[in-house]
Amino acid sequence: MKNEKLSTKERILSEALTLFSVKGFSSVSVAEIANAVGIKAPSIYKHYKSKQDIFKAIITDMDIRYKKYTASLQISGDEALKDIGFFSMVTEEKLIETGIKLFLYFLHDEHTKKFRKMLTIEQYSNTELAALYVKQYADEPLLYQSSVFELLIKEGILKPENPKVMAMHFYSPIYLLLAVCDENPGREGEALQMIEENIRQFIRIYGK
Amino acid sequence: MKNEKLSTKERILSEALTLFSVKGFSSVSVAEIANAVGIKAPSIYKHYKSKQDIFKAIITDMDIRYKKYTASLQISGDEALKDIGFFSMVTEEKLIETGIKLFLYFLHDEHTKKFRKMLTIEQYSNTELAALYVKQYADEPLLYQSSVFELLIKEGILKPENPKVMAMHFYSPIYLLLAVCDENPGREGEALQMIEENIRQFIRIYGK
DNA sequence: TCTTTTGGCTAATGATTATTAGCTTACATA
DNA sequence: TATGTAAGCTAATAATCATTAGCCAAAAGA
Repeated sequence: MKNEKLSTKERILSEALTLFSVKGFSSVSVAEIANAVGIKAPSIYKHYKSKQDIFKAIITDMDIRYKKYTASLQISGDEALKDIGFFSMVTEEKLIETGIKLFLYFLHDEHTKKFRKMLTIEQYSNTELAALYVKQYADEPLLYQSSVFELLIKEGILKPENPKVMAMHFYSPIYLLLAVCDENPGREGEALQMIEENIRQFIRIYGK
Repeated sequence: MKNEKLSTKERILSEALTLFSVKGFSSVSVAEIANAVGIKAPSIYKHYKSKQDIFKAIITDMDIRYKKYTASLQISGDEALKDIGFFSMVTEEKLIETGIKLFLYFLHDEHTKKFRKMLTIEQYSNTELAALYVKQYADEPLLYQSSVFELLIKEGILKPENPKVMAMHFYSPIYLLLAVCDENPGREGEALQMIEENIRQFIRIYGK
């Protein structure tokens, strides 16, 4: 149906992730994955040695994607820091754009979204995945935002309040609204408006 | 082992919830539940007509508990509103206590915690549960906090900013830190400190 | 062109599953 | 005391599951 260009091996991964992200690993049968790909169950084993193996491949794949994603942030971050124009870019509209882009990326990027849902389901039965979940959706975004705000405080653009708390005020509403919108696409507009108001208030409060 | 006073029927519910909250409904076998209770699988059917039936009973049970919980909030809320001493109670320390109590209730109350984890796992495969999740952990807490802040604004205790955004700044960090601590009990202290700092900053910012 | 590899298939296996049938025992009630 | 019911048990059933064996055709490589 979709992804005509992908190899069978890749399509297995893709369809498996789609199914795992809704029903969870153990509720999805190999036959179901095969059916979604358009082959029979035993053919799956020509590509992966077990169902677990498919799962591991998904994790590995997402690990690579995530490293690429954070690397791209790091680069544009570093460049931005060196860029003289950076601080002038920290306007209200730019900050709103940043927040909304982050939100929409997490919400609409097919792979990220499915992977996040799968992690959400599997986190309680797998210690490694629990750690990965907290790292990707709490610790790292907070750390990143925190370091940005710390810089803006040093530059006298924001008031000298605790940057970690500021990161909480900026990021945690986005995290919560993600959970709201995941299964309620109809509430996306409302969420976007909330994020915008949130950031305007953020600047009114913390801006100088 | 525990709950010596509960009937078998109640113990089935309790042990099933414990298992569902870790592995999810479909990954838990009836034999597993029976084993946790200390009986054999077929005996389960003397108390519930199917595995689904156990699940429904858990939902119904939690519905009742939740109604009791919100009713208790409503009463103490109304009383508080009428109470002349209420507004003088809105000190920094009292607000911190409120936030920390909310956090610790969600984090440590055995039933709430297990039910929340189960909802988290099952939300993507069950529309009803998805709605319940958003209602209990996003919409209603935000609505409640929002109405409290609205009142405090009218009374001139807080600055006239958007109370919905204020509720976001107050509640969403608690929601996020819950996800962090659920599978990392070691980080509870850090989270409590974060909540405290968050509320202190909240008051510094919004207080008059 | 010949041969090997790739990737599909059907059929089979053995484990696990939810659930039912039917037996037994203890207790509650008549 | 007699009897019915509640709640346990073992054994059985039928479905579903992951996985393996082994066959076949087409594509790739020699």
